[in-house]
Amino acid sequence: MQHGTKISPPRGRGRPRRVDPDAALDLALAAFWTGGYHGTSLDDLSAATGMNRPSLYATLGDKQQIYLRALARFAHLMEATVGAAMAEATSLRDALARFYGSALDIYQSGDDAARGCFVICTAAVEAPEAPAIREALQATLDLIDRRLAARFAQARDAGELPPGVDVEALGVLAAATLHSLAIRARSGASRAALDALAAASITQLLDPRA
Amino acid sequence: MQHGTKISPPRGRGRPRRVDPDAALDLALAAFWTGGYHGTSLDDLSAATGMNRPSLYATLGDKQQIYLRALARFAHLMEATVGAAMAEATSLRDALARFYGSALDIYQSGDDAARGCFVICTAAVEAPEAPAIREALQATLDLIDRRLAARFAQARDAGELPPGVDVEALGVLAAATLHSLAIRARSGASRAALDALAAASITQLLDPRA
DNA sequence: TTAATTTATTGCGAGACAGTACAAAAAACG
DNA sequence: CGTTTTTTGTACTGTCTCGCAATAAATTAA
Repeated sequence: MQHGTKISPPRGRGRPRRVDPDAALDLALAAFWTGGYHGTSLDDLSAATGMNRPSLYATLGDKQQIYLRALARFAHLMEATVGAAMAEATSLRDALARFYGSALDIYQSGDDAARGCFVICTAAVEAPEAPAIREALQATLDLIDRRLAARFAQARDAGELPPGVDVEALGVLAAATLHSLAIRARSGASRAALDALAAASITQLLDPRA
Repeated sequence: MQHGTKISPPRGRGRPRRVDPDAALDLALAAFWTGGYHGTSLDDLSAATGMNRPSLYATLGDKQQIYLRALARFAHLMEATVGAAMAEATSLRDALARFYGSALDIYQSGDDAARGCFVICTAAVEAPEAPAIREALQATLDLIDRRLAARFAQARDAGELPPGVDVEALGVLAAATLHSLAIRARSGASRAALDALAAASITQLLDPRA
């Protein structure tokens, strides 16, 4: 879960921090991921991060700010992990398999129960009454659509797909399968069932039937 | 939202109820639909239904029981509405169009913002920490898969699909699109965008590409 | 050593939360 | 008319909730 980009600069003066803010955000993310926004209290966050409430507040802001930061961090992490997996692929089919597979690895992580996608499964419920969260959710869904469409466009340009194919539509369809995987994983579906859905989606997207 | 099957028998003795329990459940459902489980307080439910807290508790049980009843009621209502829409269809393509269309009518209902699917969008977040809710979610997802598979089997038997087609896989894929529509609707996607995804899904499921 | 600076800790306060006791109210029964 | 039965309304209990103020502690710079 560590993430190398944001370094914590050594502060010249005062008392040193007991816990690194980046690490604290990752721990807060894990707590929100399991319990959702309203299901996770500041005391829960405090216990999870090891920071007491005032430090948490001073470092990461109020509850909604912490949650929004966690959403952004998860999206960034997800993009990096899944992007790296797809980068190793040699074909569109392989790329999609790695895409779904690496996403499922994340969705099914968790000590007790699988937690699905943090953004899709916990931000959706807050969307109607929290505009900031709704916008973050929208942005992430849009990003997924565009990333997938770009990959389909790349395959089209490489001759793996016919020239006139609607890459945006393919991207949205592939994203739809991802959304379903996120929900099903959190509902407790087996890895075999999820892999089967991913495989069926790939077949559907790539194989012209007779 | 009214539902004619459950009649409220006239009670012989004591003080008459001020609000019908079935109507109260529908109103509680609407409140939970917008706010989610943890985002909706008993005071909210009390205000929404017009019943004060003790009456609510006596009539529908504690908070989780009310929520579980609402989940079951929504699934039942959804099944009836969508099933009726599909029953009027003359072809598989038409049936799928009516399936997605009638679901979207429900998903986009709501005074302010669209609320998506009550079960998918609000039960998912509770799944890891509330086994009863997780099981209800599982059961609903499973029901959707089976209903769709049955419709594909019907089309296969009618000669609309090749005999060897994997109807279960098609059902799960069609359900995946529904899940995505549920999430996207709650995130604020336009009806046009949702209709486009539904249409692309139907094309994908039915049209062999060249 | 002293001052300055930053964080940690304790604990407060106003309100929300789920659930329940108790008595008044409104109907049917005898 | 009185009793019984059921629901309503009010009030209450602990507990949790978020956010913040006041104070103590730890470190560096002068």
